Amino acid sequence: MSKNCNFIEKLREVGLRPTKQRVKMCEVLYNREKTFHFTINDLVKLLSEKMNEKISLATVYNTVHAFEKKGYLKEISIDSHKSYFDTNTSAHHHFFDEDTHELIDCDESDIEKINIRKNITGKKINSVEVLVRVASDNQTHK
Amino acid sequence: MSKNCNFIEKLREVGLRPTKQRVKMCEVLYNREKTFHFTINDLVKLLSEKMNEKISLATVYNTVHAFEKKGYLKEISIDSHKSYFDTNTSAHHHFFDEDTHELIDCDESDIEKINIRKNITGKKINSVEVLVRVASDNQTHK
DNA sequence: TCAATAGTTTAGAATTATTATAATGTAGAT
DNA sequence: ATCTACATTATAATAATTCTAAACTATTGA
Repeated sequence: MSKNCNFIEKLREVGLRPTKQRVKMCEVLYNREKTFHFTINDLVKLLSEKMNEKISLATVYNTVHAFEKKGYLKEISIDSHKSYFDTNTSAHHHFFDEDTHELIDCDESDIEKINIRKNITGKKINSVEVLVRVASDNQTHK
Repeated sequence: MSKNCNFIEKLREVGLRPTKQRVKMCEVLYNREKTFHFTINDLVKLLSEKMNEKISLATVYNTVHAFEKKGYLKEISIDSHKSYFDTNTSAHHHFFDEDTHELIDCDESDIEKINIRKNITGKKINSVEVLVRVASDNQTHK
């Protein structure tokens, strides 16, 4: 709240015009204690229900992708046919709660450094991501 | 070729009726040297073009999911809005070639055992999957 | 062997996530 | 204040997947 000029500056820094919609989205995404994991749908809901901002769906998609391209957001690969995004753009791993479909960040210290022994000729490694799927202890897994 | 009775038996073993379509799909998927990674689209194409089998799209979906539920196939999480499947159902990791969108299996020996130091109360770990994204060495990454 | 039935296949409609389009609006430079 | 390039918007289009309901078939057991 009142950090808006920060967002305006930050947007400008990476070459994104600080439009009303983008600033509002920044507020929703980054005025938080913890990193935030969401789907486009989650975000649209938050914007309209909590913030009373009806930003067009196309704009939300455009803006999320603009943010991703500029390193403001990171896309996370969970199964299914839905994209998850993460406001924590540093290299880190995740837990995925299969009961609640919730993503949880891993600190670097939670998982030892991963050593890749295989090499693919002519290719370089862009990223190494670990996904740990968890579920209720008492529940049978499919 | 001629392994069909094997497939019929195997299907029966896990409680799937060995229909003509399912047996054909088994042939395409499992009469191979190496494990096979595919999308539904790939599979439909293979069936119709190489095998001259026009199995309805809905059946391919149903059958792939039936196979997955019974442990004949494993779903792999890559980004995007497409599901990838793997005929190698054992716990293993993957390389994903971002240039060709190809999946490559990792042997167990390619990646050291991963130690998860974090615990989520009341939850048990179902799987730990590593995805290593690679791309052409000379190509700038997005 | 044959009918009953429970599970399967199918074409097509419906749904869901996402992207494209083209008209209108707005930020930033002059 | 005006221009221009970039943004936003509603809506249409596309793509992947699931649903539906009718027709079909493998299995069971009389």
